[in-house]
Amino acid sequence: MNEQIQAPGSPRNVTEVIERLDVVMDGLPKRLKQCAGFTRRHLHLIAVSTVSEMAKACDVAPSVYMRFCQVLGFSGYSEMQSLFRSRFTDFRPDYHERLANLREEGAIGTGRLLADFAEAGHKSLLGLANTVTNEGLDRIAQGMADARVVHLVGLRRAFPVVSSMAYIFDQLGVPASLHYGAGMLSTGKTIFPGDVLFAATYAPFSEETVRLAEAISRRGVPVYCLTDTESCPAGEYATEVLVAREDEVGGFRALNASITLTTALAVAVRALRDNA
Amino acid sequence: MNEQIQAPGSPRNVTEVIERLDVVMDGLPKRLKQCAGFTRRHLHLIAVSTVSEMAKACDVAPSVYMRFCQVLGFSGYSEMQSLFRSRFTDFRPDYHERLANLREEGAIGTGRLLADFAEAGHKSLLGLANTVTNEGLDRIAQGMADARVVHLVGLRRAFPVVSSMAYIFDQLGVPASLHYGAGMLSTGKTIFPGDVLFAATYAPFSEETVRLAEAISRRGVPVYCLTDTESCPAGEYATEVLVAREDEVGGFRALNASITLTTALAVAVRALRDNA
DNA sequence: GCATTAATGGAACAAATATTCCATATTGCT
DNA sequence: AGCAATATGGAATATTTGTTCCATTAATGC
Repeated sequence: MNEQIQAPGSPRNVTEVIERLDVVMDGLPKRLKQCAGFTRRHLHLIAVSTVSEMAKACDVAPSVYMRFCQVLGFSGYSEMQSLFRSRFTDFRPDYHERLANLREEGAIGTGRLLADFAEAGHKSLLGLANTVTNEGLDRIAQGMADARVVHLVGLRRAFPVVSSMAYIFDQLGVPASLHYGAGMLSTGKTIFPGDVLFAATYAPFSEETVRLAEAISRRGVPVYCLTDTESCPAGEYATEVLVAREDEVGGFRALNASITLTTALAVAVRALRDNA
Repeated sequence: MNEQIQAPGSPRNVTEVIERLDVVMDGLPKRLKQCAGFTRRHLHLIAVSTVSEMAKACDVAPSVYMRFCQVLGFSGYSEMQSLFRSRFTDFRPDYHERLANLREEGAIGTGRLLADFAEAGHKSLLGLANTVTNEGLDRIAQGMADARVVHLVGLRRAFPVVSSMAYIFDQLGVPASLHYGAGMLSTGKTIFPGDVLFAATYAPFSEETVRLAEAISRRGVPVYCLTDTESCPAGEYATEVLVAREDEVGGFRALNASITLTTALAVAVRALRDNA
C-alpha cells in the first residue's frame, strides 16, 4: 500500500506554504526539487503567472508543476494561485470590526495576533518584489551613494523607518542626517545642492514631510519618496518614488516591507560607495 | 464623421494608463465612468483579476468592462492585464539568466540585495513562531494592559522598534512613554510602581539599557525584555524575555521579527484594555 | 413626442488555460 | 544486469476566461 505523506488539508496561508516547502524540499525528486527551488525564491510570481509560465521558469513540464502543487497539498495550480491572489483581493475590515470579531471569541489570543501579523509580514514581503522595480532602486542607491549628505525625513509611522536607516548609515560611515519633527522647515536650510533627500510618508500623509519635499525639490535637490500607495502627494515632487505596501491585520500595519526595503537600500548605498 | 479621440497606440506603461484615465474620465457615460472610477482606485487588482471579477467589482457587465479597456486604448482586457502583469514579470526579465545570477556571488545588484533581505525576512518571521511562546506573550500583554504607564527603552538598533511601539500606543490611547538615550538614568526616576518597563536591546547590548533594566527591576517594577539571543544580560533582571532572532544578509539584519512581534504585542495590549 | 443615436447586458463563440492520462524514461534495488 | 517502482513529459481533454455580437433599453436632438 502506497502510504502518501499527504497534508491533512490545503495550506491556508502563505506561512503554511513556505513551511511545507521547507519540509518537503529535501525528499523531492529532481524535477520537483527544481519547482520547489524556483518557487521558493519567486513566490510572488504565482499570483500573476500561468502554470506553463511557472513550469517554463522552473525548466519543467506543466504537468510536473501540476504535481508539485499537489505535493504542497493543493488540489492543483488554480487553488494555489487563488491563495496568492487573495492578498490583493481580500477585503480588509477595519480594526474596530476586527477587534470586535476577536472579542467574540472571548479572550483575544496574543499568539493568534502574532500569527496574523507574521502572515501579513510574509505577504508584505511578497508584495515588495512586485511593486519595486530594480531600475528605480538602482537609481536611488546610486543617487544616495553620490550624494554629499543623505537627508532623512519621516514622521509618525514613518519615523521608525528613517531612524533605522539613519542607524545603518551611521554604522557604515555613510554621511546621513536624520531630521526630526519640530521645526523641520528650518532644518531644510541645511540641505544643499549635492545632497539628496529621502522622505518617507504614509497615508494620511503628514503635511510637514510633503511640504519639505516640495521645498527641497524646488531647489533642484533630488527627492526620493517612500510611501505606501501610488497616490502620494509627495510623489509629485519626487525624483523617484518607492511604494512599499504593507498588508494589515485588522487595520493595523507593521513595517516589514518598508524596513526590509530601506535596509537593503542602505546596504546597497554602502556597497556602491565602496566601489567608487 | 465620428471623431474618435483614440490614443495613437496602446498605453505603454501604468503612468500612461492613469493619465489617459484622467483625461477621458469626465466625458464617459455612466457605466464606463463606474469602471474608470473603480479601476483608478484599484489598479493593482487588474494583474490578478479576471474581466468578470473587475466587472463585478465595478457593478457592470463584463462586456462593458471590455469596452472600457478599449476606450483606454487597449485591444481588450488581456492586453491591459499583460501591461499590469509586466510590472511583476519584467522584474525578472529572463528566468534562466536570473537563476544564473543568483548562483554567482560576485556582483551585488540592489535588486538582488532586496531579494536577499526579503528572504531573510521570511525566515525571521518563520522563526518567530518557533521561539515565542504564547503564554509568555500573553503575560506581557496583560502586564502592559494593567500598567499605569508603559515605559519604552531601546537604543541604537532597537530604537526603531520601541519608537514604532510608542507610535502605536499613542494612536490607541495606551499610556506609554518613550525614553531617549541621553540621561536615561535620570528619566528612570519617572518610573513608579504600577508601571512596567519594556526594554529592547540587541547584541552588542547597550550598557545604558541593561543598567536601566537592572535599576528598575530592583524597585519591583516588572521589566519585559526584547532581545535577539538567549544570552542577553538584561534577561537576568527581566520578568519576561522575548527573543526575536533576525536572519541576516552578509552580517546585516533588518527588523522584521522584532517589529512584527512588537506590533502584535501593542495591538494585543490595546485589545486587552478594551475588555477591562 | 418621435426619430435617431448611443449605451447596455446577456448569450453565443473563440481562445487560452488548467488538468488528467498514459506511454516512455529514469532510478533504485537485488 | 534485470526487474520493479517511480518519475517524467507530451498529448488529449475539460474548464475557465476573454471576446464579439445583437437585441433591448436609455439618452439625445429635432
